[in-house]
Amino acid sequence: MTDREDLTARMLAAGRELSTAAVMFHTALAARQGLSATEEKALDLLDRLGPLTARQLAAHASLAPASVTGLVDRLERKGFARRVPNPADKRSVLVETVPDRLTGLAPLFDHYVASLTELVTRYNDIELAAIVDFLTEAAARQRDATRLLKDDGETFAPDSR
Amino acid sequence: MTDREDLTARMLAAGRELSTAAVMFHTALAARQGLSATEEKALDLLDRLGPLTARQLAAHASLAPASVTGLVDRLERKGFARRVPNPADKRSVLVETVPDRLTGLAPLFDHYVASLTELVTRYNDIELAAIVDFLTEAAARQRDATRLLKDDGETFAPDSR
DNA sequence: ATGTTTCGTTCGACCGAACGAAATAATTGG
DNA sequence: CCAATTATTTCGTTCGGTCGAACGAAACAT
Repeated sequence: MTDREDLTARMLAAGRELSTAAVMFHTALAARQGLSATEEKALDLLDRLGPLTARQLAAHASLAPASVTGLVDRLERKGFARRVPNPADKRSVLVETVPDRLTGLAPLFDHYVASLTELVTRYNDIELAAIVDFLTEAAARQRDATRLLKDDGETFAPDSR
Repeated sequence: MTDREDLTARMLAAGRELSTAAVMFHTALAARQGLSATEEKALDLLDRLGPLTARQLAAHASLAPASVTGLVDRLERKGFARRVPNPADKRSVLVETVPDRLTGLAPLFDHYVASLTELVTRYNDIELAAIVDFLTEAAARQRDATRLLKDDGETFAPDSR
C-alpha cells in the first residue's frame, strides 16, 4: 500500500469516527433537553424554514394534522416553541421556536467551539483552506447519499414537501 | 476580520453542515432499514463490542432485561441479529449481528466512498495529512463534548436501570 | 445434595405518539 | 350572504416500546 492509499484509508476511517461522534452528540443533546426524535426534527425544521403553520409543519415532517397538534402541544409544554396568531389567516396558527431555547447549553457550545478554534492553530493557511474545502465538499456528498437513500426507498411513499 | 479569522469561521460553519448531514444520513439509513433508534443503537453496540449476552446488552443500552427480550425479538424478526447459544453458560444467550446485514446498501456506500476518494485527489500529501489529523482530533473533541453533556445531565438523575 | 443466586423469558400493564373521523372556526367565491 | 373550502383541534383508538414481577432452567456454593 502506498503512502497515498494509506492516507486515503485513514481519511475514510477518521470520517466515520467523526460521523458517529456527531450522531452521538446530537442524540445526547436531544436526550438532555428531553426531546424525542420527532420533536427535534420539528424544531430543526422551524429553525431552518422560519415560522410555519401547523399544516406546513405537518407536510415537512410527514405527519398527519392531528399529530402536529400533539407535537406542538408537547413543544410548548417543554418551552421550545410557541403558537402565535397568523395575521394573514385567523384560522391558522403559526408555530415558531422560542428564541433562546439553547441558552442553558451555551457554555458547552462555547467550550467546543474554543476547542476547535485552538485545534486549527496547528495548521497553516494552505492546510486550513484544504480542511474547509474538504468539510464543505464532504457535507455536500453526504447530502447526496442521503437523498439517494430516501428517493430509492420512497418511490411509493410521497413526502410531498 | 482577518483572513485567518475568516478561515476559522468557515471551518466552524462547514463543520456544522457536515454534522447535520451526518445526522440526517444516519436517520435516513435507519428509516430505510425499518429500524428504531433503540434498535440501531443496539446493533451499533453489538458491532463495536462483539457478541454480548442479553444482560450485557441491557446494561450498555440502559434497558431493563425484559425490554431486551423484546428488542432482540424485533431484531431477529427483521433479520439484523440472532441469538446463539453461549457455550460457557447454558442459561445465557449471546446476541450477535448478522454478518451481511448491510449488503443491500453496499452500492450506496461504495458510491459515497468513491466520491470521497475522488475528492481528496484535490489535495497534496501535506494537505491530506492535515485533513486526516483534523478529522481525528475533531472527533475526539466532539466525544468529549458528548461526555460533558451526559455527565452534567445525570448528576441527579441516576439511570440505575 | 440442596439451597441460593443468576440468566433470560413470559405476562400484564402502562405511556407516549401516531392516526382517522368528526367537530369547530374562519376564509373564499359565487 | 350563504355554501363550499380550508385550518386546526378534539375525540377515541391503535400500536410500539418499556417496565416490574413472577417463573423455569442452569450454575454456584457450602
